[in-house]
Amino acid sequence: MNYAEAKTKFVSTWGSLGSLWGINKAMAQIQALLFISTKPLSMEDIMEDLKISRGNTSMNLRQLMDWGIVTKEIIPGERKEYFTTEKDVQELARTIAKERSRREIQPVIKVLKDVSSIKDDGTEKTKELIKQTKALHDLTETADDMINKLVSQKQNWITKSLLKLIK
Amino acid sequence: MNYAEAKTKFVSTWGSLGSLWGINKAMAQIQALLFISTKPLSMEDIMEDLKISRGNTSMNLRQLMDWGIVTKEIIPGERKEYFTTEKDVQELARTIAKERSRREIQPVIKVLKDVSSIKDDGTEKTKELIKQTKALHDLTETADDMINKLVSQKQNWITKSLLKLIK
DNA sequence: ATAAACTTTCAATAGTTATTGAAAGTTTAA
DNA sequence: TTAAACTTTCAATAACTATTGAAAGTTTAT
Repeated sequence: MNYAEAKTKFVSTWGSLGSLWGINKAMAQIQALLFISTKPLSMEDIMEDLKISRGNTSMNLRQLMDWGIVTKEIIPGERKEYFTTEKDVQELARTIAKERSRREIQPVIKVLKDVSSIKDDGTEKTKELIKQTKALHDLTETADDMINKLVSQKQNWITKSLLKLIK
Repeated sequence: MNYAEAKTKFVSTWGSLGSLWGINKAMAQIQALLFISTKPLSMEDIMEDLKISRGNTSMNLRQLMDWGIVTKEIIPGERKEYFTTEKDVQELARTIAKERSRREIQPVIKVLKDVSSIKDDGTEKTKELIKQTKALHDLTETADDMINKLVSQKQNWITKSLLKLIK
């Protein structure tokens, strides 16, 4: 496998993986491309490399900026805008975890809390609804907490030692 | 909020959340319905409650069984098949985590490993590709490991004490 | 103030994924 | 063995999501 093959494989795999971390294909591919690029890329560069339209590129870059994963780079003397992504995987993971928590997990936790707080009318089905949604609420909250705590560690040593501890 | 409202809210929220854990809406809704039901439900019951077709119900129940989340229940004297889901949230989380790891994360780890193992030809861009995909490989592997280890704990105490430890 | 260089927007359309429903298949009871 | 009760399959289609491309908008240099 040479450079070009490896690059294509990485970009397309990361792209189709997008769904796993909740973003679309083009968005994930743009991020992947920037992630392995040695220098900031322009919209033109991205369009050409991924063979996607200008509009698509523009919209997805915007979304990546909303997520806080990609930033505009102004290169002196250049008219075009250039883009870079966060290069540190730890920081990247932290940003993604925080955003997903905020956008998706928190709202669900709220619904679970509301549903599990309905008045117990004494019927079996109500008791079951309360019991099960409460269990789900606790689990979701704990998992969300753990992910955020782990991912927020500036250093990696604690994560590694925890991993050993629970092996 | 009364029982019926709470139930609907839970089922539809859990349904739209499906994407978060990688399954489709109908599948997630069926699972949610079974999760709060006090007794096994027939295909008929599910179709009526969720207002979805027979075919859809059949296919999604099958998928839930493939995931190992839902099981057929045979009720003596009854001709119909009945279904139940795993009621213990810990066990549910364990099953889902294992399946997602196997179906989605493992293949990505493999690609990252392959890509980061290409021959270093000394160019800057090759060095960057290797460096970045290696970092991503390590992160993904560590995260996958941690999730599996945490979620495999039969008891919950260790998870809770870990959470305290890293707060 | 003008126009070239560039970016954004958004209606149209392509592409993908989910859902239906009816025919085919299976199981059970008599 | 027959037929009723039930489940599965799958081609057709509906619903949803992503992408295009050209017009509108913005910025910069002169």
